[in-house]
Amino acid sequence: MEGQIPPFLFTPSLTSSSLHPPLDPEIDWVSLLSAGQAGHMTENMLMMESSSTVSENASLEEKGNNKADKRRGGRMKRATRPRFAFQTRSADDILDDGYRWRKYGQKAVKNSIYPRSYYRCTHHTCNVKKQVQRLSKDTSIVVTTYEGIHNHPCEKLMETLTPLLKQMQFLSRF
DNA sequence: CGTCTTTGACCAGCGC
DNA sequence: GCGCTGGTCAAAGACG
Repeated sequence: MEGQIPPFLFTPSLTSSSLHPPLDPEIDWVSLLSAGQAGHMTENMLMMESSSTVSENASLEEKGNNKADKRRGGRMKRATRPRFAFQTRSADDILDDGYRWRKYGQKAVKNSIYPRSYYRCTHHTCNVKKQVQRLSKDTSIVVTTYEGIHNHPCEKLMETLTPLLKQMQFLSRF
């Protein structure tokens, strides 16, 4: 499934001031996005698991009518959706990736003093989830795991880009 | 009033 | 089969 790169990886709005607190501006997204080239980033980004059947899963999710056996807590088989996990050094658990997320759960996990938080993308048609957990080993590191791929544009990205695009269109008339 | 978070309960997978 | 654990639901409350 090469070439399936989640849109969030290309979110310029990550540079917004809300990304990280002023005291701890250590999320190095530039390095993050070019992981593999940046030497010091060896551990900051890791591919957890990826699926070979993204579209298949997407269509399954869209049908979403298997609710009969999908009662609460029903863990649908092992996720075959693409998952991307990476670590960020931040005092803030929530990093602003430009999408809107709704928290739907929090669990204490084994071998960690910090709870894991579960978020879902608030876009109606989008079923992307993410888990956020702080490392108990190194409390300054937050592990974020994305599951699925957004099927809609990033709101903040569009907000940022729209005026720019308009300006470019205007300028290109000359 | 709409949106989001909190939180306890529920449920399924997995190891023993 | 049983207990542990992780993932999700949904009611209630908080907040703007």
